[in-house]
Amino acid sequence: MPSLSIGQMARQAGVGIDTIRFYERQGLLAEPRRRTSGYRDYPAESLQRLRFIRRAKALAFSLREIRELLALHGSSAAGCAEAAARAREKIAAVEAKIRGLEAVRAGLEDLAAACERRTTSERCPLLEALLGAPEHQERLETAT
Amino acid sequence: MPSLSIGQMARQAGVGIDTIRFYERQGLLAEPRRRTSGYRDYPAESLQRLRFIRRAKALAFSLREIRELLALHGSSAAGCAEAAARAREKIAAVEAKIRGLEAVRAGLEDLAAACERRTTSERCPLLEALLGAPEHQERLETAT
DNA sequence: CTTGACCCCGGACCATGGTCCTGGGTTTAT
DNA sequence: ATAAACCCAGGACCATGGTCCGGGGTCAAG
Repeated sequence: MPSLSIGQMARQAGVGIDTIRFYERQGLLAEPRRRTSGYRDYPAESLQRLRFIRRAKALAFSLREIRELLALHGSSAAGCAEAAARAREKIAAVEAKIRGLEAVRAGLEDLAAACERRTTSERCPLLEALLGAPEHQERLETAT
Repeated sequence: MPSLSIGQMARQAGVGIDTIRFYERQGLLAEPRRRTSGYRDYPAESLQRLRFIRRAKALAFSLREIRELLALHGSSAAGCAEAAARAREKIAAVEAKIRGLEAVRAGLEDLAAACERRTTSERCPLLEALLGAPEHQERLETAT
């Protein structure tokens, strides 16, 4: 089992050294054993764990959630069902976020279109809507 | 034109008093005139502006962007085209974010489904994928 | 005329996810 | 043996968007 310095960990996981120490402080990575010099000395396992963190982050898990996911990893048996449940929750949260953004997109689309359609004399529909002119209010209702 | 105290502004816009002062510090709301007591004294206009800020925030504009949008509001003529352009940019950004989240959703969906399908002896696919087992890697590729 | 609600300012603090800096000691390659 | 590259700890700092606190002054009702 080859051991790794913090710098090797960092390079192999594509993160900064400071990030690794940050994760350690946050309880995402266990404190590794030290060489006599005080240098951190990581087992290959830790690299897996670090990559786990990065991948989970790519899947929009927060560090807090990743910490929970990692805790699950110990209890393998029931762990999988638990992990799947977390994933399902996360899916629901992501879907809610998507729906919110779609409402935003529709609201903006509507306003941009109105702006592009307007006659020269008319006031700017986007700005009017934001300012609260009643005749443009309904464009925002859907997005809020 | 009735004037408003900061508390009335806050109540009528549904924000906290501190938030209004924060917006003032951030240059989103002009410094209002003061009563002899030093109390802020807002024209009704300011309430419109405050609501503008809130609505724009609901449309996923950052405070920085809202500041720019408000600056546009002075120059009405070219302002509308500018505002529409900003809205278009914002739409593109929002769409990109939606696409990213959809990839995330697909990745999680795939993993959760694999977890729910697994036989008792098999290891947890979600955890395996995050830990980097090669046979599960492809599930994550799409999401990253 | 007092009490409670309101307001002032300046600065501290929150969460999130890091990044950078300083002033040292260590390792490694030449 | 010496220079480059690496590592240490601790703390400051970044952006975002606020929120809270303390020690005051002010305003309105009873």
